[in-house]
Amino acid sequence: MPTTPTQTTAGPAPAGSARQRVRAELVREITDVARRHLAADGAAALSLRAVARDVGLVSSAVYRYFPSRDHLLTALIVDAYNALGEAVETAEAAVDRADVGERFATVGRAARAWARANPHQYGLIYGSPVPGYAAPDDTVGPATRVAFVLRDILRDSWSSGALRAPTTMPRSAAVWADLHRLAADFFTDVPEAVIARGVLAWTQLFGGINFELFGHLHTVITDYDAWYEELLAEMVAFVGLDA
Amino acid sequence: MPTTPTQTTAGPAPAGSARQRVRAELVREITDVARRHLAADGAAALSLRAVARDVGLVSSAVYRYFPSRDHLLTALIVDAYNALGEAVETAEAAVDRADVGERFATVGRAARAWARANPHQYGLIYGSPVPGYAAPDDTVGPATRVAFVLRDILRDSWSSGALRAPTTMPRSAAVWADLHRLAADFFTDVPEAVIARGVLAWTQLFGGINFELFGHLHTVITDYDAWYEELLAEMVAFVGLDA
DNA sequence: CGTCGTCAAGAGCGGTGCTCTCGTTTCTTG
DNA sequence: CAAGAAACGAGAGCACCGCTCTTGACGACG
Repeated sequence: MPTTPTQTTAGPAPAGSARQRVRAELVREITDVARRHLAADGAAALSLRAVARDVGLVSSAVYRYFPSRDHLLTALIVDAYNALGEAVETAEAAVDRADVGERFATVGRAARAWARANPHQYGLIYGSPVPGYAAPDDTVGPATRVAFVLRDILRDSWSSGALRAPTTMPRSAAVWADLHRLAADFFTDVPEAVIARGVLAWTQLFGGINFELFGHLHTVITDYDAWYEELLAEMVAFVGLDA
Repeated sequence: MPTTPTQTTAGPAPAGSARQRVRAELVREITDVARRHLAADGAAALSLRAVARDVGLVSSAVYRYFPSRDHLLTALIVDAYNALGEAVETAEAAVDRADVGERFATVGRAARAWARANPHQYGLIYGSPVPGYAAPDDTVGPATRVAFVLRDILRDSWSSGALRAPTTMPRSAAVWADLHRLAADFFTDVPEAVIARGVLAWTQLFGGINFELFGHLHTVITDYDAWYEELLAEMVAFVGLDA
């Protein structure tokens, strides 16, 4: 197939002609308005026509910048991943490097705080995939930012000796193989058992946010703040980061 | 307000006049077709008009049975909760009562198997709430079935002495108060620390399913079956049910 | 027998995603 | 510098959506 005439995200030249600058500006404005609509009414109610009206365009004109509603939604997904990633990264960076347990807990706190402040954007990335899903490649990079912060904490704490190795070991060869590949590709010298518990703690961090935000703890927990602190303390101990 | 003329789920009389029987039958047929559409195309693509066409009705006739598309969707949510609950209950009931660890793991396995077999229905209940959510009261009963199975396992294993009490304790008075209320209302004599770990394991069971089904483990885990077994083994030990 | 409630159907409203055409503006290239 | 190419915004239009209202037929019940 020929090169698509309508570029989705950025023009071919970095910041070239005047036309490309105004184009990039309009793409940004459309995404901004769409992000506001998403935050206000949720992904299901996001209407390309309504966004176009707010921008001051007719609906068909938006198709010069986003080939479909799903592409616009994908841009918002990338947007949300980056916003969450940045919130987590800046929060974690402010913590004493040596206090690895606090660094880990801070990641969870920042993720939960962002999720509560932006529930619709959070639901877009950690809820059910909206249409027929099939996440494009653009999303994988931003999607991994939080996981990479957690990885760095585990790596730092292992190399500094601040991490207690768990007593349990991977129970099957298949799991061990996956963890071994992760150890080789992303971790350095971190034991497979530590990585296993790290992945479990990672899913628990977001599983807890999901359960709270989606109402599954409704009749169970009343003080969500205190409960999430409990969850964090348990997970810090679970991965072996408690002092 | 007066009693709504169009009943949503069932007629006022149990199985009364002929008219009410054919009405209940039609309600069932509409939900059946809607469930098939949901399973095939997802909740976002569920169209009341398309369902009506498949049933052999005109779209406006469906409004005699469901006052809005959201009410039809709510019926499907209750449906999904009951299907998942029944799958979990029957699977758990087939396990030796004394083998509490296996009973716990079986709950997780059955939930995951059902979720993988019915991803759209699972996403409907454990993904992001679809429209403006506000889950009606009809849903709370079916929604608690899985949690109650887990509760029974914890209660049985504690009373039989098969459960190791965790060494950690709730870290704040607020959490302790919530757990104490749960202990009084739903558990009997089970320590608060055990309940805390039970709730954490519960969210981990579904958090793991969410991460797998929604693609967050894409570049992390390749053998999902083996990984979930690892998760189950860790959680069984975490709540103190390992032999 | 007549009345009244229930029912399916149809027309219609405003909204949606998306496509195509048309006239204009801007950039590029000879 | 001028001609052609590319990009652009606007508009009309298609098929579909949820939902409302009205109409006429049917059956139960006094």
